[in-house]
Amino acid sequence: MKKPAPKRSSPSDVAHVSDATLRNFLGYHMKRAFNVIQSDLTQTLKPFDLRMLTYTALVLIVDNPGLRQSQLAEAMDIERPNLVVIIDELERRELIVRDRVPTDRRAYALKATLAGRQLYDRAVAAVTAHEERLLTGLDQDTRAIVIAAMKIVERSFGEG
Amino acid sequence: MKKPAPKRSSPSDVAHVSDATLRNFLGYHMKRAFNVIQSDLTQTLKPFDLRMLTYTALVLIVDNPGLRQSQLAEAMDIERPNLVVIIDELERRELIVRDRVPTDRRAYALKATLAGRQLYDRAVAAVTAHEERLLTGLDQDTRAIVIAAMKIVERSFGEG
DNA sequence: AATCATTGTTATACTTCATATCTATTTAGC
DNA sequence: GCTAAATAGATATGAAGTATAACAATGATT
Repeated sequence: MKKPAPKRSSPSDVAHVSDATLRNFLGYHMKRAFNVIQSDLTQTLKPFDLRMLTYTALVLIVDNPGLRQSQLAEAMDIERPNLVVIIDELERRELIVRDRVPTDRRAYALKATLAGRQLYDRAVAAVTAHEERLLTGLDQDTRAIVIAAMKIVERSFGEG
Repeated sequence: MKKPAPKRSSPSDVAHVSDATLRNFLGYHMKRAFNVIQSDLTQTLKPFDLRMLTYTALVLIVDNPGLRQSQLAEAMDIERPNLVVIIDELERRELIVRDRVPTDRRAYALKATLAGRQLYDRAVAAVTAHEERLLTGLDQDTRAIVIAAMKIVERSFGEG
């Protein structure tokens, strides 16, 4: 999150730092673009008292009732210990419940409450609007190409 | 950074967690793809004892000799206090020096040493190879479209 | 039954990132 | 010129994200 307003008087006295070398890398462009998205997303989720991780967890639980914590951690690509505090928070706010799994008393079946599903609805709508706002400069073809490219990079995991 | 090897016996018993809602968002695809890139980049930089931030700082200092710390912090989109430790590390390893600016005794002019420039050469080559490895599935047209899209998103900062 | 694996948890540590505050300078206002 | 405000860098501190080790309870394997 950057400062709300830069204190430069005019665009002309902006420091002319060359990042030409880094601009050769797609990863650099992705990081800078994602920083913008994440900043805006954080602001978008703030009214709902959600962070990116609690939002992601809530969405996945609503969409996959009965999910185990270990499955959710794997889906979110985080370690199990780190998920515990996220689930703790969602449970404390009564957005989800930890139901015991009868067939495996070690595990919890995660389910959203009515309040959780209602917050989900509002948050997903807000994030949809946030994306529409940030991506107005990209036509549908471009968005499709970018998404396809991201999937290819994502699946290139473990090769090489 | 994920586990080196999943302990699933076969792809068929992978948990079938639906992230269909999140897949509607380009930001979600970007985050997942960038996680893969960042993991691989971290491994790529490890032999040089560099992290993404120290690598970025080194590249910008080599490319912009005489840079001030505040300019570098702004270019890297981080706060000045956080840059201090990064510069400390690069200076301690004698990859850069903090020269005093004669016209402004508050500021430092950052410059790379010979060792810094040599490490830069090797690290940039390694990162170039890392990108080529991860992006083999993307043809040049696609890469250009993605980069242009990232620039548009990056510049959409502050609108709305 | 004994061993091993898994689920969730606690404790811990490291990295990133943000803020407030301090100093020493420099710049601006009077 | 002299005081006040702004700036450069540094220190201290805290929140958040991420990773590992180790544990208790339970389940699976042999």
